[in-house]
Amino acid sequence: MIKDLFNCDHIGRMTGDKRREQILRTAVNLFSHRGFSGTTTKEIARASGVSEAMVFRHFSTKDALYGAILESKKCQDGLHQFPWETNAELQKAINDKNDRDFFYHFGLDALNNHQADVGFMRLLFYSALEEHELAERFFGEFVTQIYDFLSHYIETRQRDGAMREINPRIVVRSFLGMLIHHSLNNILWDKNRRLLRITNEEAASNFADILLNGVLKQRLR
Amino acid sequence: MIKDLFNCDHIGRMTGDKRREQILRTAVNLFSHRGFSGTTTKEIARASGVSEAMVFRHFSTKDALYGAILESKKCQDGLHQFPWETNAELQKAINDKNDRDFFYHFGLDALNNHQADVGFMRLLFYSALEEHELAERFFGEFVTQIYDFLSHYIETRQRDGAMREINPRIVVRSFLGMLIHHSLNNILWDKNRRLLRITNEEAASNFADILLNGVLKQRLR
DNA sequence: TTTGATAGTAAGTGCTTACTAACTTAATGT
DNA sequence: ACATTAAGTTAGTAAGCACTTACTATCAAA
Repeated sequence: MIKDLFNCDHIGRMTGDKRREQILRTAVNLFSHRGFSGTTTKEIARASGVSEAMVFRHFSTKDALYGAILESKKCQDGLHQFPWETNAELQKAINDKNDRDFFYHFGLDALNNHQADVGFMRLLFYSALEEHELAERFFGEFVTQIYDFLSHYIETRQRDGAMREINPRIVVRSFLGMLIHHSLNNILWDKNRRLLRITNEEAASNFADILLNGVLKQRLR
Repeated sequence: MIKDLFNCDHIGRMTGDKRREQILRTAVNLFSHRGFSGTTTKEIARASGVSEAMVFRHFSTKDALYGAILESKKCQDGLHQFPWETNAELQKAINDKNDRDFFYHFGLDALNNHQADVGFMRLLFYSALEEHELAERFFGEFVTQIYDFLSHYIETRQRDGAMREINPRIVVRSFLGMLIHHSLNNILWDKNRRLLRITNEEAASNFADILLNGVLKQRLR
């Protein structure tokens, strides 16, 4: 069949599902760079190589297309796959109660994920500003569980006598702050790494170290 | 004069300058909530209590209005007033080489400023996503100097033998990460403080403490 | 080879957008 | 009192927007 030779994306006709997927990918890319209201359906159509009418055959409204992005993301690379469910090194660190490894691997996992899906990160940020439900759902479902998990780990280590008494959620906020702010710098503000150019491994290692040990040579008091 | 009795904002006629300022304020508010392309000139006019034509009498284009916001911000509450130039407690901490006070007052100053101008913060994030020059200029002029200043302080304290050897810029990124991410949470993702509800004083104090001492009871190695 | 379904398009629809021209109203100095 | 200036409006314009209608091209099974 001729179709088998030309089933790459840019050839004339596609199956419905393939085209739908392609429009979705194109839309993520455009929305993530120009925002929802900054992107026109005409642009999405053009970039997808079809007429505007085809976009509306697959997605009833522009809003529906925006919503479909979330759903597809949920299925494919899993917003709901938490690092402690998949990352073997992190699991080992938990069992060993190795705090350094725990925060290092948690951090590295997060930084790598941010880097791997810059488009989605931007989209999430846009939708947070626009107060779209996409952001609210993500933070309500995903971030809450991250906080709970990390807080629980810290509480455990406090009961073990390994960590000092301090509101675990403030510790979580500090560490996530380092990670997310670092990614945000790389994605948004300092794309060419003028302020700081380090690998994710270096970053995760240093952040874990600072969180656990601080920067002073000798403790205060 | 009657004008003196009614020089409040919502009365019929204004001087050119006053009206200009008012439109500017209104625009900041709208742009910061809906973004540039999400805000219409009609909305800005309506919210300012004038006709659309008046908006275009004061600002030749919508883009020019957006640009004028930056300029006005620069003058009034000074993007270029750095905390170490104005904050007496911070200056004292620098002279005393009191690290705790230094990071505490720097952090508190930042958090208070973020809280005081949520609209501008949102605008800055929007323009970063939209890759508008507003963001580029802010980060190029302001953030760079923040990094330089904090890095220099840390280097000094390392030479004093008070802080351990670690890339000062990573320390800066860590601390600014805590601060900015905390503000971002309060402004964007967790407005009703479900994840964490603390005062700016508590936050600054804990962040400074974690940065300097870490969370472990005893140092590793 | 026909047929029914589906991928695709061209050319609109009515409405909204940024922006303008031509005019009116109010304050002010002489 | 009156001319001048500046603040304000009304009623547009052309282009762009999300979305639709009415049509054609392609494919695969009967």
